[in-house]
Amino acid sequence: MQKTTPERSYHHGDLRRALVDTALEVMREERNWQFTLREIARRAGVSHAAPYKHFPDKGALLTELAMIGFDQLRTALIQAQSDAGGEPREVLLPMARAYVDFGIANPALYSLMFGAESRNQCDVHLGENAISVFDTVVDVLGRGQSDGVFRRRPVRDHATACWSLLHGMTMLAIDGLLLPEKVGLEPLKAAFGTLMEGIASEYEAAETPDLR
Amino acid sequence: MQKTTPERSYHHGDLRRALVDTALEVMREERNWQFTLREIARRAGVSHAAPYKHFPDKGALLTELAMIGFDQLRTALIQAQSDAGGEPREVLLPMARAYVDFGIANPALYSLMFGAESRNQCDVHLGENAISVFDTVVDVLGRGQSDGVFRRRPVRDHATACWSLLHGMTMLAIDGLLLPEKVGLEPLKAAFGTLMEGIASEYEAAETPDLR
DNA sequence: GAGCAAAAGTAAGCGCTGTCAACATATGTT
DNA sequence: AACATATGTTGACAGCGCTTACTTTTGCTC
Repeated sequence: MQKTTPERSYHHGDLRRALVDTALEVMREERNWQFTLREIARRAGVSHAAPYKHFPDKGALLTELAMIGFDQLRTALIQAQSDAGGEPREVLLPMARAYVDFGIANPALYSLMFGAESRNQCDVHLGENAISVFDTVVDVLGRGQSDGVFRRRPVRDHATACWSLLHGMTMLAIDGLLLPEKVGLEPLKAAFGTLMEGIASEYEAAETPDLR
Repeated sequence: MQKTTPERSYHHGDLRRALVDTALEVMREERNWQFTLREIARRAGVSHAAPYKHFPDKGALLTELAMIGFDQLRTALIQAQSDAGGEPREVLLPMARAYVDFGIANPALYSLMFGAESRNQCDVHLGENAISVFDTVVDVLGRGQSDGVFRRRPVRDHATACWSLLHGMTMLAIDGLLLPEKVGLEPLKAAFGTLMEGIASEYEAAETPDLR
């Protein structure tokens, strides 16, 4: 979609939203790009100082981007959960896939959301959003234990294992360290299979459904 | 140790090593610090252009730091393996702990070693070092399968799960997202326990030895 | 419609960064 | 001693984050 117009009045009209949208677009499309506020302003067609009328500093814009990222991740997880039905054992892999796929599709945004380096210049409350992902996993695992389909081990132990593995896999994928010749073509399915053998009660080694 | 001397001749004598040592020190001791070459030069007591006589650019110094980090991580893993004896089942948790402890003790260095953002400005061969960690895990798991103490599943599936979980846990710890009230005081032991139930054959739920 | 305040732009500046070029100083070799 | 090389320094450039002062537009009140 072509957004550039030959002329723009002195007042942009909706610069705040334009800065956010432009930033999301650049973060998604330009890999290996070092985020700079001046570049965002340039692409939005305003001077380098204009953003400071809408955001106190660079960190405030980054915080907004991260919050949007958490919203999108939450939506993806809920959608995966809803698509897979209510059975905890059937829901974990689709949710795991939604999580990793989100990170792979939005590498810069994902790193912004979970990385302390970027969170140093953001609102500290982002940590709460990051940790709410953990709570989502605890939820599903807890229901699985109630149903008797997951092993009776402290649910947070299972959840810690789940989140660590998913976060690690996402970061490794983003950083280009999951080479097919080393980890195969379906590393998430493979690794998650190993983990599920440690989580599920009397777990069958049968192929789990691939909802890709 | 006080390194500052009141006077230094025009020729430093060993500036390359001083820059590397200074950078490692700053990365380890100053959390939340944004790495700048000028700051390293200042602390080494030379002008901002002096490093360019020893490193073509900033990325070259970062590459050297990452290589040192991989050497240190490799040493820590070998040490843990050697301390725990040769039995694969007894060696995984100590190695896992050595891995995560290394990351927690060297957060900036660890992020440099494994993060693509920093590796963009480094030598691309760093990826080989990163992936050699995976090979280490494959080794131990392979021996465990030969011994019959690990489940007969493609060893790289187990290794992918192991590395992902360890990398994820290290990154989450570095980024301050492993809150004790959420994951307990021993998240590695807990999460690794869950994973080991999916890896080990007829895994006992008994406490694994804590070599801390 | 006039007058005013506020919002939201711009231009310019400051201090920091990475990197380069030219020059200065020390070292090693013949 | 002369020369080449290594290794420092100084100064400059372009870009960054952020601030200040100014300009333009908008919204509100009378």
